[in-house]
Amino acid sequence: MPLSRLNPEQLQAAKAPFGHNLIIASAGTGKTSTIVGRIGYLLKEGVKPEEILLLTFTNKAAAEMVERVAGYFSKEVATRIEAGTFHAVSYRWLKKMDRQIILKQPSELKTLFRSIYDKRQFHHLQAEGQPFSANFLYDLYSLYQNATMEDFESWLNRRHEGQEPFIEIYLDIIREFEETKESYGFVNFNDLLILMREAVKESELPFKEVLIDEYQDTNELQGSMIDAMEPPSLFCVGDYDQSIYAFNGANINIIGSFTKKFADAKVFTLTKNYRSTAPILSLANRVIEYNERIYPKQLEVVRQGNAQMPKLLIFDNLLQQYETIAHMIRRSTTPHKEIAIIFRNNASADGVEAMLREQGIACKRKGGRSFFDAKEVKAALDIATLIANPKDMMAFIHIFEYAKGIGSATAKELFEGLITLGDGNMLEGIFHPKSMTNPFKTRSTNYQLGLFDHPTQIGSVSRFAHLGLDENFMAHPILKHPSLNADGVRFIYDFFKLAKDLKAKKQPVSIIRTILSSATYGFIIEQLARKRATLKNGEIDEAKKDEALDRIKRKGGLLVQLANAYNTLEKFINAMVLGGKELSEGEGVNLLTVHASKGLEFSEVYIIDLMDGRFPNRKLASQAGQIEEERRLFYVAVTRAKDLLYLSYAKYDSFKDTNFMPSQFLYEAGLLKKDQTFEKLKALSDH
DNA sequence: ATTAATCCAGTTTTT
DNA sequence: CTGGATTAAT
Repeated sequence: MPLSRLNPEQLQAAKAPFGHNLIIASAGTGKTSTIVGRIGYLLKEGVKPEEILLLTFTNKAAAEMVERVAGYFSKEVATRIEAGTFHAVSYRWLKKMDRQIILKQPSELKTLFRSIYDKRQFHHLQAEGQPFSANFLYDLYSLYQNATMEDFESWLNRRHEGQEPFIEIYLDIIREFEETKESYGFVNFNDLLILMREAVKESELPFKEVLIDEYQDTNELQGSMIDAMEPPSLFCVGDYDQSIYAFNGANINIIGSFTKKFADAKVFTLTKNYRSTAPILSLANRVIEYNERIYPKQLEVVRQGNAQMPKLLIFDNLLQQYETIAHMIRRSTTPHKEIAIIFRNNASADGVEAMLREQGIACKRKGGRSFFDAKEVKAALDIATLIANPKDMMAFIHIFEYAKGIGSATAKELFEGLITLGDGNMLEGIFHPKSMTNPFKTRSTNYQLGLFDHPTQIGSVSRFAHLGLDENFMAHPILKHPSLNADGVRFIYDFFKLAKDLKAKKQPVSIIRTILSSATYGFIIEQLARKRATLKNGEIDEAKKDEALDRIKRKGGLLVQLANAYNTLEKFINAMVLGGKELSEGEGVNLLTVHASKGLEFSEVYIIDLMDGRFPNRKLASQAGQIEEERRLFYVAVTRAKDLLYLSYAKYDSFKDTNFMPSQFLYEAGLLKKDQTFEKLKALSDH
């Protein structure tokens, strides 16, 4: 039974009566065990698994807890619990409610946003100052949606001075963006929560209790979604000192004002730290004490006995730092999967990884960046997306832009032509065009006579007769597009053939396999490989090209493996968007950002690049309240360590030719003696 | 108007 | 090294 393994504090929390319960669980106090215990308690009390909603910060965390529940009960029971991130759960429920939504990658929607932004004119307002760029405006609007319930205009005016002249245009861009998004059925991460918030008001949800993990990182949007659900019972677990998602709208006041919000609120505090040795904990506490306290912190060390003191490592050079740490890891007796290297920003990862590789040490990096951002992976997924959602114009454009002579404009026209021919369904437009006539409107700005030798040939398919392609295909009205060349026609031919092959397939694996072996995909990766093997002088290095192709093929293999785990294409594609970043590649030493390290623990931890400006991030630290968040980040990083902790920094980066001062946190931790440098740094962050 | 080629800046953190 | 912006070519 999960309850029997809890200490009295944890047990009391796990057996809390229904109502509004807040569990303050500092780092390493058995938060997960308590949640699992609570679920066990609920099940024992007769709550059905499907009446439990468990919201976590990552899907991996949800899966882990479900697995632990499965260990105590059964897999059958555990998997009936509704568990996942706010986003994943919202998506599942919206689908269950039969909502036609297509979740798109943020970068995709940014492109759409930019295209709408670019239609607007700003130059008549030149005297009024500089308007935000499309990218910045998108991010700002996204943050706004997460962070507050007030209207965008007042929020923006409060936060950014001098933007009033542009606000009307901004609002117009946003309006059109929202409309366009809706017309395509696209949603982004925020929309999932917003739609869910609306949906729960109308339908009865079965949940008797909602459990929320990492409650300190809940933002206003997520909070409002919970409010809208009005669950009969809440079980929120968090730690004020580990709130590190302010950039995403996380508001520590949500956890801070819990008792004010709910009159019947009960607060339980877990104080016994089982994870770290005394010196590690005391270091963490020394630093976090610099933040103003909301709750008193009274961590008790459970672990006794000899412990290694945390060590400060100082290097002259950045690379020397990475190299030495790689050395230390090679000589360490700790199993590599129990070792983590933690950094503030991803930029640190490449250098470390290279040095580890050099010494033959395998490492594991949270994937995504490298894998899902690769063009070859995107292309394969775009094709798959198009089969699942024939309405997805953006996917269509991305694929057809690979064809010679077809750019985004022509691709868009082709798509719209197919939509017309297929009565709203692109695939129908391919297979059963409803008419054989030219679907393209003649342009207002027609080509001037003379550009072509024979005006009668414009749109005449006869110019492609020499290709010797299938007669039926040549009759397809889409080929009447005036700006197509032979390469374009060939590409379309290959794509039609692929679409036909895919039509009969249902399993994601076989769909992906078919895509990977298609002529269309072959053409795309050939182009990518050639580009990657092109030297400065324009020549193509054949050996390099083969290597590139090899890497591409390997990624394809991985994609097949991933697809194997899903039985519908839609689920597969969605999982790639929603959870793609959570996949990690490789085995061995863990390379993590502080954010990614949240909730994990390791025997041996290296926190690197502890230089002023990088950690804390100086650009941010100058903003109000941000140095506190940076300090919480440091606290999170330190408390990942169980036995051994190394903190390191380098004085000089020879690539960028910059000198660094140590992070102020090293002074606060007592690892460096407070001197003028510290006073200077502190003054900087206190602005 | 559109596409293709070339140049240039930039890099926090995540669902 | 990428992605966006600018510029040259069709």
